[in-house]
Amino acid sequence: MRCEREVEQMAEQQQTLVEQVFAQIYELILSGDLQPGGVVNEAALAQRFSVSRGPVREAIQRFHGIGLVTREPFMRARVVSLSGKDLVEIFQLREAVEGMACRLAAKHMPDEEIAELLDDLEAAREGKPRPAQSGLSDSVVDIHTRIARGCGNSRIEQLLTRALHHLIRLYRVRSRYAPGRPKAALEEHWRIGRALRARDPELAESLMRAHIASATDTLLSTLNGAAAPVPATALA
Amino acid sequence: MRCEREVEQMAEQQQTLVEQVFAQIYELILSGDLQPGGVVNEAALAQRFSVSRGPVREAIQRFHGIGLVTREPFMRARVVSLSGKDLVEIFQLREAVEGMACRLAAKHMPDEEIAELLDDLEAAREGKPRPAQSGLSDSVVDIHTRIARGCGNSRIEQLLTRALHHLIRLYRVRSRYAPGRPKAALEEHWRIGRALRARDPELAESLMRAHIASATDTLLSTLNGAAAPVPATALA
DNA sequence: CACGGCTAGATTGTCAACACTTTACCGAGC
DNA sequence: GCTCGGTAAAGTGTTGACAATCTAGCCGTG
Repeated sequence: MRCEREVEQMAEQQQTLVEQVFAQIYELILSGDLQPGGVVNEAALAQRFSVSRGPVREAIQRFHGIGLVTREPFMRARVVSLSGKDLVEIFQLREAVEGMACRLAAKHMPDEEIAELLDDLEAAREGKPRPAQSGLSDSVVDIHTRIARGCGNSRIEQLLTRALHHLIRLYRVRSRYAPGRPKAALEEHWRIGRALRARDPELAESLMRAHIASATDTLLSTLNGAAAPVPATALA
Repeated sequence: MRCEREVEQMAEQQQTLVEQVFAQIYELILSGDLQPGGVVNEAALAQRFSVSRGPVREAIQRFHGIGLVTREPFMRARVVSLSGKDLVEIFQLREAVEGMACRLAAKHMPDEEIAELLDDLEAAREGKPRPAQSGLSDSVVDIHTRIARGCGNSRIEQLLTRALHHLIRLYRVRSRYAPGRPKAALEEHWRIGRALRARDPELAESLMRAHIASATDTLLSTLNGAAAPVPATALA
């Protein structure tokens, strides 16, 4: 009987159920279907995915390890709920780690990747004043992601693109809410790119740190503006 | 039938089996009973702990989330094996994060904790030239741990005292192998402590970063000396 | 009407059996 | 003697059932 399902889902199969369930639960969390602070019901998820509770439980334990859900004996597991303080803490950590990533990238990132990066920045700067509602545009996110990937340190890359990225994606606190911020961010990215091209690790690091510190300031004022932690419903 | 066991183990009970198994496996890993790169056999562990495979599997998934074991479909799970490159990567990450922790500690750590720290450093400096074989002495480890705890950023604290600490404990690459290194480390710690007392975030951060960078150098030369990755059997 | 105990339902924790995959061993054929 | 295929054993993946625990609603008592 499992064979049949395996056949019909062959496309996305070949990995274990735990993997799939893990990925699907992750989607649910990101989409806001499972809200931060909300309970994670094993049986419900198992039924939803047409699997038994075993794989679901294992996937939840993995989320526990990653730090995306909390869990106490016999209490329901809950998606982590980030307070304003948590967000600030995460941004402080990012400042340190992305700064280091940028330093390393200035040393190790291949020339062509840096050139590509600068090209895209150039395009974003003039060619496409993208629609306001797109928030942190793809290419802008790309800068940070690409630097993380290009730093040559897989641990740092993992931390930035996985652990922290996961958490931040929970709350799409978009700096764009602050008027004028996107333009400033673009300018800061541009400077960072030039520091990379100049192969100046010190400068690249300090620029990135300043960039994130200023994003933190924006975040803080946004939080103070709407005292409550940014609701996940704003995701949609 | 489970009741009986629960009663007889009441002392350490009250938590779930997954919890216990997780802790016990962690002990096995640290003690070297489960060597880095070694396979993690579910059935064997289950039998060893007198539980079924369910809790063992869930615990392993949590270790996967933490990053202490790797796992591929139908292949055996393995304890992560750190190469020299991995260690360097971890130290680079530490440099960034502990630097930031130190900066924050200079701002937020309570006066009395800093005073205590300096007292202990003083004691370690003169009073107790501790036996060479003790390696990174407790109080020395304490400096880093205490700063991590005192930085007021729980994410950073968790990362340093949990995730990275776990990994580093796998391989007790002791800087003391390099002659003269402990003394230098003590001096560096001392300077860091003074920077904390002076409430100078910039200085504290840069001193900590230099401290770890120099530990990285030591690590590198140690690795080059014994080309092979430090065997876990050295733990004992 | 407020309060505390009790019962029923929902949810989590654990287990043992079964299905599937990999691995290692062994004999046949070249 | 060596390689290739097949088969048995070991190990992992998944499931459904049962036990333990928590939760919420109900009822009687003060």
